[in-house]
Amino acid sequence: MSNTISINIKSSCASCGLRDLCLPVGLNSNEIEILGNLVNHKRAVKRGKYLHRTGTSFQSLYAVRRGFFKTFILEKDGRQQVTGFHMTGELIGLDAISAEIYTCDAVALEDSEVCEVPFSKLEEISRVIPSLMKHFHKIMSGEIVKDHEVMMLLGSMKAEERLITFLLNLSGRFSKRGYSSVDFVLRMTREEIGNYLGLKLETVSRAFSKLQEESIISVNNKHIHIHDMDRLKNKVDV
Amino acid sequence: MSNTISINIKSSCASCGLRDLCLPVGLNSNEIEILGNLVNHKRAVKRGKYLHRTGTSFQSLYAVRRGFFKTFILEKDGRQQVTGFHMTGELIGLDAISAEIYTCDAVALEDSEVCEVPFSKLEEISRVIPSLMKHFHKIMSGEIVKDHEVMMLLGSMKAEERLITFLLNLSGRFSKRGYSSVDFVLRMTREEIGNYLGLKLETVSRAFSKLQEESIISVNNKHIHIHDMDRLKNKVDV
DNA sequence: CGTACGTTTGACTCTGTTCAATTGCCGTGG
DNA sequence: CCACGGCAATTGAACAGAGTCAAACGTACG
Repeated sequence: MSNTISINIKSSCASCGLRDLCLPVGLNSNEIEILGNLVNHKRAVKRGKYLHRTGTSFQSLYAVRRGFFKTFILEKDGRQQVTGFHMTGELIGLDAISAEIYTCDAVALEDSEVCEVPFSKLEEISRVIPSLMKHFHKIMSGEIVKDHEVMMLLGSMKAEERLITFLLNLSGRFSKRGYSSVDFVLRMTREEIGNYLGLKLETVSRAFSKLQEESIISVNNKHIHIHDMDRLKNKVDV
Repeated sequence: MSNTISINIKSSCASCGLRDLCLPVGLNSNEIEILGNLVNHKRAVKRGKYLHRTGTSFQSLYAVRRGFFKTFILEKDGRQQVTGFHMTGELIGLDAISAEIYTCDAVALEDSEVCEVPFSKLEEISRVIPSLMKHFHKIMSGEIVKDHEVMMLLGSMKAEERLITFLLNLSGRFSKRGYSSVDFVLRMTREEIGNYLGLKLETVSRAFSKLQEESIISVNNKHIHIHDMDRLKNKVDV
């Protein structure tokens, strides 16, 4: 048994590589054990499939274990707005707590896997694990802060600034997960980027081309390479 | 703070008219009593004064008891983005939980009064009052949903639609508080509206004038009267 | 009661959209 | 393996909506 690779059945969180990004942040090993017992159901979501849809009854949050998601809301007239892109360790479904119904659609942009977190149980155990409650509140609050940043982006930035801000945001999140901050593959289309940024896909494409012209980045379809991070940042004075 | 006036009344929440809008929603009288003992510090904020500023250390949430606030964030280059307008019964400061620092400035747009809610104490008692915890989570989640709606507005609506959506939103909130839904006074300037909606003040003014042309509303400076709610709603197909 | 600020309106400019044509890429099936 | 079809991305040209600049007016606040 000693040199056997153990397959995590019991406490999935304890052995998960995303421990430092996800819900267990700040918990001791005993507490992680308790949380792990609650989060014991995984679910695979193929590229293009829905994790959940608007209007369905809310039971669980989902933590992205592997893959990439987008969430979006719909107007009556069919217009849609991408509200976020979600990568490993991030929680999906926080919007649904309020009315106990999902308020957006969540779609996998590549073959993905999520951990299901039954929300009422999470609330229960967070009563006895204060640090879990605290961390959960911070996650929700962080979501609000993130949304305010998007409001700033949509409300007062020009096309190029929006795209750069978006790239820098992705870059930072990849880096935090151990991937390159200057070399990555976009999982979403130009249209999805544009929708998120309040721009048309052609405008996104033109902005990419311009940054490439200036040799700040190279764009090969979905593959992005950032050559000059400083100049990129200077353009949005970060 | 020097311009703070604190008053101590036993269980302020129990006797507060905002009981059904604010934190105490869904609590029994005993629980309201406990909450009221925690929320015993009121603070007056004169028009134009700051309730809190970006970067200062977070201790408390604030519930608006009387008056009207705006919150906004600042870019390095001085650009600002209004992130919300807040009326009676609404909580200010949810953004600050995440980094334990306020991420925005909050300014009173008229002489106002807030109830201070020490956050760590709120977390403590919410451990023993599950319905308080549940309601607090719903408030935070509702904030996220609201922000997503603003993202939709900023990302895919035209100037007139944005303004109408804004008016309908205010109208509904006034109505919920027992005020007229068709006749109200704006507390903010055209510039503040524009900033919130991602428009210039001139564009806001023109959109108001156009709606008045069409006899859908009348605008007398800050005083708005909605003559034809149906036509107003039809323009954004709600 | 006067002044400073907020608002309205007009004329012009510019950024991003729309429409359209073309190219590039990738998976499927012959 | 290559050819095909369909989707995604790029690029150009014309257009429209909102921004900018400027002037005049109204009001409410001290």
